[in-house]
Amino acid sequence: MREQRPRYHRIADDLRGQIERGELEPGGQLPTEFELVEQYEASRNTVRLALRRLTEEGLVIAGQGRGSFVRRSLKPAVWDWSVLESRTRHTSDEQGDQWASIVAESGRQPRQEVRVSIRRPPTEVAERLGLDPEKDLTVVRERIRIVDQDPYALADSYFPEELVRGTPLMLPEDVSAPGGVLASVGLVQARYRDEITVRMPTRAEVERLSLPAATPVAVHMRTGYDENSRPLRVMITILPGDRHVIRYDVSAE
Amino acid sequence: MREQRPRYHRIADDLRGQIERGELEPGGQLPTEFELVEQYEASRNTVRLALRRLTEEGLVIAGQGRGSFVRRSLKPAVWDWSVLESRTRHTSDEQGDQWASIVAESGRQPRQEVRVSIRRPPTEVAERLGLDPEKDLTVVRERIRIVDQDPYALADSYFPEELVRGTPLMLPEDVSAPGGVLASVGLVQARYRDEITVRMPTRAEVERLSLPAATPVAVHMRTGYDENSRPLRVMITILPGDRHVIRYDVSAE
DNA sequence: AAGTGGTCTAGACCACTAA
DNA sequence: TAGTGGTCTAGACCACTTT
Repeated sequence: MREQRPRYHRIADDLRGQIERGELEPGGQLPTEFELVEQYEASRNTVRLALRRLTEEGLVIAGQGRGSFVRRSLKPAVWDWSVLESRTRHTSDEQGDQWASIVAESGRQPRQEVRVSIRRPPTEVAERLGLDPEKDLTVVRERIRIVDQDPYALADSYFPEELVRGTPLMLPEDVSAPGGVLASVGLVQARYRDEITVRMPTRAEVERLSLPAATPVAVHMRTGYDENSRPLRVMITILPGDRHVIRYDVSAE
Repeated sequence: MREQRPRYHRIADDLRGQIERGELEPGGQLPTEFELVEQYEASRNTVRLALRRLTEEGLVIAGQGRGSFVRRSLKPAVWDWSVLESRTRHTSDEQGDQWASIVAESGRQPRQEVRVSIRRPPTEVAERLGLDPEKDLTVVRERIRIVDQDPYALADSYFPEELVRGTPLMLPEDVSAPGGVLASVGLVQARYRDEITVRMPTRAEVERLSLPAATPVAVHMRTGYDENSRPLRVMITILPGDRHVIRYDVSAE
């Protein structure tokens, strides 16, 4: 015997179908909650459960006082991570320039804010840098990448303090040296290891990136090594899923 | 003048704090809804809003009739995508073997189910294969990767039909040829392009992978080309965020 | 059988947006 | 000012798990 699905599931299914079939267009307004109450002969709370379900799927976005709308997908920024810093056009602060040019191509204004501090590393960073999280220090460059006033990604770099002590890296300026930040202090990255994970954003990330509901993030963690496999840096980039594609080109040679 | 946060936000903040400080341990049970109603002097719906908020953040998981629990993070499977198929240990069906050995190392039973069909490609696949989505056909190998009865990932491969017509690729068996599936039909992949995006799973994916609430997925799309940059295959892997790490090793040489 | 979370109702007032 | 979604209450019954 098959009992029926809950009423708010059926309402959500019905609306989802309308969205997927294009009867409700991206950016278009859904019926108001009051109208849905009448259409489906359900209580307002039940209707709200259905709408919440769609919101969690990332299909709908609601605004107090405005209404509920079919979420439109942003044209994502494609970010190519397969290039080694030492081989790029030699103008950038770790991908910063690549990112800036991608953004500029679409006629928008890229910008980034940098904050530098000296801190004990979080455990996942300490592990990768081979440091003692209790005793060793790291220089942290926290950046927020902004497009036309809108925050787009967070990028935090961690350097072992002893490697960069007294260098320009410790200044809160936007360092743009030929060959990247590390080259500017005489360090050469020969190898990277990238680790990508996916999760829901923390409250802090939701606020700093002003993320809409149900927007997951990719966490891109890049550990850079010199030619002797000594770790030089960990860079952690938080990329909201609704506006980014991570790309790698891998070739046989 | 600063008005106060909604009550269910404050309840959620309080519980989140307890989780983050370890006062509520991973896997441990939260107070029941009835107890929370008494503790915070709020209605049950308000308490449920707070719990839902934590559930959406992936911190809490609830089971009907059982209670609510602090979600424990799974030890994720690390999946290295930087190796070219032609250079792997020559035993595998596109990473299948690598995946199987990762899983087997932790003492678990990997398995995969394969289904083969011939279909018109979805537009994103057609684009990458240089096909006409209205006229051309693709051979589709849909696989579901399973660990100890639990589904772990979905991996669908699309091949231009004319390239693989009449080959073993069209049989619904688990093809394990030296050098991979494509080599078995005389095709050599010289280059890959990987594109990784992040989104919430569709309803269908939630069911096929039996995903807990608030689990985002990574979509890993690999397009393989031969030495003349002719596209040979698109493989789309759906990786639930709570059980996977995507890794790339990139070196200067 | 008891206890848990899941569904649903009917209503109230508030905060925000747009006309 | 009217209309929208956001918060909150108080209560009911159901479905599932555990004992």
